[in-house]
Amino acid sequence: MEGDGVLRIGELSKRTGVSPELLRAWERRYGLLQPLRSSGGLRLYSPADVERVGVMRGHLADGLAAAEAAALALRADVGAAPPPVALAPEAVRLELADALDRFDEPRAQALLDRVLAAVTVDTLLSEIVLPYLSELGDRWERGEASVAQEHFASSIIRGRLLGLARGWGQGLGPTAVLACLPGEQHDLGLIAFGLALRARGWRIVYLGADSPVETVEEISARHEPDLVVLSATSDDLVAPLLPELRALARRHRLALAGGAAANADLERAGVLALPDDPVAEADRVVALLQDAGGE
Amino acid sequence: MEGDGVLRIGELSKRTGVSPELLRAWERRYGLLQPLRSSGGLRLYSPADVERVGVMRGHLADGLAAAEAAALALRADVGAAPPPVALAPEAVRLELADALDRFDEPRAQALLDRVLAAVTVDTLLSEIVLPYLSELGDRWERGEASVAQEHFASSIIRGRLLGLARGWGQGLGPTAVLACLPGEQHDLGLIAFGLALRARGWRIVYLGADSPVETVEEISARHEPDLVVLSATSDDLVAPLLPELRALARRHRLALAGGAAANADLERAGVLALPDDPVAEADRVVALLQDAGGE
Amino acid sequence: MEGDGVLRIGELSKRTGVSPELLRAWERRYGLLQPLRSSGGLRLYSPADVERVGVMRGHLADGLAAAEAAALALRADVGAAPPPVALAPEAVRLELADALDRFDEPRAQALLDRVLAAVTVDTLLSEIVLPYLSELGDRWERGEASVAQEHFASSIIRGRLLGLARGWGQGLGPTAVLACLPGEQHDLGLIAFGLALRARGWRIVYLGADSPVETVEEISARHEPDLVVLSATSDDLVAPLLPELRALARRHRLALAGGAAANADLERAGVLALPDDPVAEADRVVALLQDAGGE
DNA sequence: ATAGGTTTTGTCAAGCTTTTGTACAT
DNA sequence: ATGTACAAAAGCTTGACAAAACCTAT
Repeated sequence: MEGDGVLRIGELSKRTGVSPELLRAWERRYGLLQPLRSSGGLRLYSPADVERVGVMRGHLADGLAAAEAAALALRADVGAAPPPVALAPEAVRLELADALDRFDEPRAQALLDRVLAAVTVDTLLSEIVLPYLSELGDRWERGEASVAQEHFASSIIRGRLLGLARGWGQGLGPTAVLACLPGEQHDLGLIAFGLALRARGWRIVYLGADSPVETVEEISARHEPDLVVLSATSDDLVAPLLPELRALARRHRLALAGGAAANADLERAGVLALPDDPVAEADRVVALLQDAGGE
Repeated sequence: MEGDGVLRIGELSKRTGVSPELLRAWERRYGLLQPLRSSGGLRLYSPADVERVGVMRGHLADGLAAAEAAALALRADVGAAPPPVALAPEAVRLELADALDRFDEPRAQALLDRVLAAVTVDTLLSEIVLPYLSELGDRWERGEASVAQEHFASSIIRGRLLGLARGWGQGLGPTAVLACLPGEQHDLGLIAFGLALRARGWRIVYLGADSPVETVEEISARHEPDLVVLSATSDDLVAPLLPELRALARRHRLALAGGAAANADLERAGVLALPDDPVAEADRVVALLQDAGGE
Repeated sequence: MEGDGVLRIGELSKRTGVSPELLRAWERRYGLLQPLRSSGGLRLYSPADVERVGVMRGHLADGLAAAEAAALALRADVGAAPPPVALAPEAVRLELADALDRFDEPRAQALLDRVLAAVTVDTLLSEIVLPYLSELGDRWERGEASVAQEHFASSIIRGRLLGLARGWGQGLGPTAVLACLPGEQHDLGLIAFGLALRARGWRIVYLGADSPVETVEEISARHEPDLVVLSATSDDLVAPLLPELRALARRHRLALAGGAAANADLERAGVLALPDDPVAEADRVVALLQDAGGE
């Protein structure tokens, strides 16, 4: 036979019924074929290439356009084994962003349903929701997202996360009390942190946005939690409360999350700073308190 | 399951053999049918309505006068779906109050689960959740409930109601945009109102607490809702926004809910006041906009 | 997202018999399709879209107007039935049964999504999934359900429950090792039991159907669980293993769940019997081991 | 039942862009 | 062999229109 089946373009053309020009166009435009080259630069095709051109022609006959037909022909042998069932996080994030940008709640919800069926809460948070939120924040700062979009998106995501949170107060694990400082309305990060802790077996008592320190005090007194977490985006909310917070820190293991987490005064008073990604911080907290021993 | 409004009057006519004019007359005269309306004002009937018209025709064929026939047809399905309420609402309310007062999330959640299994959303709202919230407000004013309790309870109830709200943006009925005025953080009543409207076939676009008027404007421009509902507990939040709100009222049918609903200035500008219980007000809105027809 | 985007509008038109203009109008007016776009902006449709257009055309042929037909076609796969009238467990159970009987996975999944948004895992299990399963078993015994239906239904429910189970090995709470005895293929009850324990803060190590006792022994030796739960529907599976099970019971706190739970021999050896509803038994286990103290 | 006005929906057109097979010059 | 060009086919968006189906009110 033809050696081990090395074809030049004319022969490939004859066997497949596709003109050489077109074969080159398909190569250039869709990367359909990636022939070896002879020393003189001639294209050298393998029998697999004949096959692939055949698949391409089949899809064309089915009515598909060239670009799509080529994409499928390529996928046919690359992905033969691993059908990419896994949803690529970036793709999901983009689609989520698109749906929310257009104020299309049903689509956003359907998307989240699909994702949740495939993925842990941790992954949902750290790969999709949290990156999306920080991206949205950036776009908002650059003036590319409107207040309306930001508002709409967070209200839907809040609803969704609270749905996942149902029953997080139940169980036997260590307990955390979670609250936003007075004046702080951004609770999404805190909810995410609660969910991450919950996934690690903790019990959550959640007070929500804009919680008076007195409230936190009262609830903590009753629950004797293993950790009290307060969240604030700006140090301005923390400063006027320093005395109360120090007092609280004397009675309970206290942590500060969000943008204002790194507060030297409080760290000196033994308050744990949780400035980063809620999921990562949840891991850190679990590790720390595990070492510290229970009770 | 079956509750959707899906047939227009022509199709209902074809399926029942009753002329559209007559169907409208029966609706006007005897209230035989109470179809949803499309945003343009078209009547939308459910499969149950086909059934009911059939019953009516049966009675007519038996020689009954139209008025009696209609009365019987109406009675027939009122009795058909008698959801037996096993749980005494007050008892549930008390138990809910007790669980939440003690910061016992698991018990509260379990209780709500049990209630939901036995009762419609309407009943849950008007017999349990709303009375509980107003009672809690009263106790709080009298100093008998702490901020902590109020905070904890609303955060759990919010999560629960938002869970029920899932999918409320989808469907066919008229659309309502719901938002709290800037500065307003109490969103529970508004969510309840949204759920009540939803149970009446409406589609909800929910913006949540503390929404800039600009946001409401933008979203309303996109969705062209049949009604925009703003919520505020205090008139102080309304006063500074009067010009914007008047402008909004010129472009959309506008309503004001919550404690600040009765604002003479705005009522003069054609803004609907919804000061009362969300479920009752939802009924009123449905009735009003039905009469008003579209636009 | 939508599987693959593969068809351009002309081809979709040919396959569905709907003109491209009309397809675009349906997209614009009702959001019926949400095709991907090529980099140049061409619409790319998936095979699922062909299906959806078919559903739409079916509704049109039934006499529905386009807006309503589209809404129904959308609802078919997005799910979220429109008015959340009530979540009466029997109603949900019936609808679930109906969807599964017809092998309509999307509807079943959508229904489960909706219920999960409104209700705790505990309630989902004890009010819906478990009753449904036992009902299915009965019907099967009476020859009213086919093997195919039984198979289809349990595979979907298993998938769903395992989805909820994701991450259940994580955490700090007491640990349970769960396994079906050799020969036992019914694992749904055991999974439900695991979920119920998980909701109570336990950590789960799940071995699944048809697990050799030796495997259980080995894993238990490694994890030192607070409880080992074996499941079997028939006593015939238990009898030949009595010696091994007694040995296992000497090394670990052991329980037997499922139809074969009440085995006098084993109870004498200190094996806990868990014959009932998984959720109730989970409660019992938690109460028992709590009293028993740590260790 | 009729009259007069509105909504809904399929279709079409104009003006412009993308895609793709083929052709030509280097 | 490569790179560029080109023109036909297929798409895209916007806007408009008219027939059919509905609405209210008299």
